[in-house]
Amino acid sequence: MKKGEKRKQELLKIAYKMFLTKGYENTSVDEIIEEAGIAKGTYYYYFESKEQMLEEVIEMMIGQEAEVARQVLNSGMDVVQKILGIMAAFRPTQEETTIENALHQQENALMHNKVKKRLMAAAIPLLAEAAEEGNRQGIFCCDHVPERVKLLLIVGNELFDEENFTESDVAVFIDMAEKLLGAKAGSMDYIKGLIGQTRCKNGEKE
Amino acid sequence: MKKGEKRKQELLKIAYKMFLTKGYENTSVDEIIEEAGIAKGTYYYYFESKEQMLEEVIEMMIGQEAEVARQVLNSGMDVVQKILGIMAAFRPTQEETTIENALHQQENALMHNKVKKRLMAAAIPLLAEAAEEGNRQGIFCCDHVPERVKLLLIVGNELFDEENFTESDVAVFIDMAEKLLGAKAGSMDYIKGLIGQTRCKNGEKE
DNA sequence: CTCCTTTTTCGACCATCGGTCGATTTTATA
DNA sequence: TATAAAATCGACCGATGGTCGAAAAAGGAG
Repeated sequence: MKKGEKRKQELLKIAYKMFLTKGYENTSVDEIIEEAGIAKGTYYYYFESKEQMLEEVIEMMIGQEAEVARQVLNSGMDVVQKILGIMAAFRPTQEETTIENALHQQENALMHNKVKKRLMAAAIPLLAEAAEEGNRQGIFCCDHVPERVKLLLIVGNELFDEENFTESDVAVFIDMAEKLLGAKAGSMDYIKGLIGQTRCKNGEKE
Repeated sequence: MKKGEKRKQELLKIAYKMFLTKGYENTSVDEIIEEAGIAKGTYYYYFESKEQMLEEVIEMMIGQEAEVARQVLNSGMDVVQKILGIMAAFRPTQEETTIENALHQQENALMHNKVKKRLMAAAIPLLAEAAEEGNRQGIFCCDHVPERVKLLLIVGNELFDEENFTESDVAVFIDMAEKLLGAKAGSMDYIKGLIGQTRCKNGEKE
């Protein structure tokens, strides 16, 4: 038989997929164990509770993304590319932006919040380090780098994961990022590209 | 007997208190009807579902706060006082910052999100109007006022409703607010007072 | 191989929760 | 007073997360 850890990883992967496609709240333990072909007792042999399992799933997700981001940081790219790369690494994948998942976002608030929190903790230090590098190169000019990065991440998360943002929002966000980091006006327009990947309700027409 | 609307208001008030003290998810319909001394059928005579009731509770909360805020806006105060007054009106009251509530914040994500969303919709136009006034008086100098106010509210909400913020966070936030609105550096330090009301984990000495 | 311990698996069972529904009582109305 | 409408009741339901004691596998030790 599977030797414990293997089975746990298998269960995590199954739950990961189901949580992403159907949402955490809408995925029952019964469904998970049915998909895995195990009994309930087995499930609770590996996990204390459904919520604790969610935490492990998130840890797994973010851990992988953080690894990619760290490689970017330690690469030879220039600062702008590093920042873009790190942000891309933590970007929700296409799977995660399924219609299903987007629609049930509201009732999926618990998972959404936990992911956000964990993602912030992982992304801030990496982006801060990249920003420090930018500081040294004169691209940015500011103190309290981690705090500033934190603010940017908060706004980015909150503003762009819904579909309720306009082009004006994006423009103001970039303006804010530049001023917050002490960058030259217009020098961070490249952020537009990152956001543009998601569907964006145009402020003017529609 | 009570004539319908009265009873509904009574139920809303009871639920309001329980949601604040115990959290939405941790308050069962059974507990509400026990507190109110009615049967389950009566409850569902007035509300389609527990979640729909939550929406009405929130509407009630925000509605009252918005009324106060609007009075401030239409008063003769100067701009700074108006801004402070409006923000104070939408501030969580002491009841809402109970230990109980703060601790269960995570598992209370659904209610928390809905409140945030509704609060934003109510507060943005009022604060934007005040900011426009500041623009006219030369205190601020910026375009896209509603968008900028929106960003500030997002950050303020996300940053200060947890207890994980430091003095540096506050300083950077104020710096950002000034730059975002085009205010003179240091001219918005008065915001510190508002935030100081909440307990704040000091960045340096724990 | 045998005996014993440990790990893993099983599934019946449970309490709680949000919600339904037909019956019944109360209130308003003509 | 008869009748319709509004309001109340509580037994009941299906789904859900979680428990528990027993049984099967796996792993040595002699």
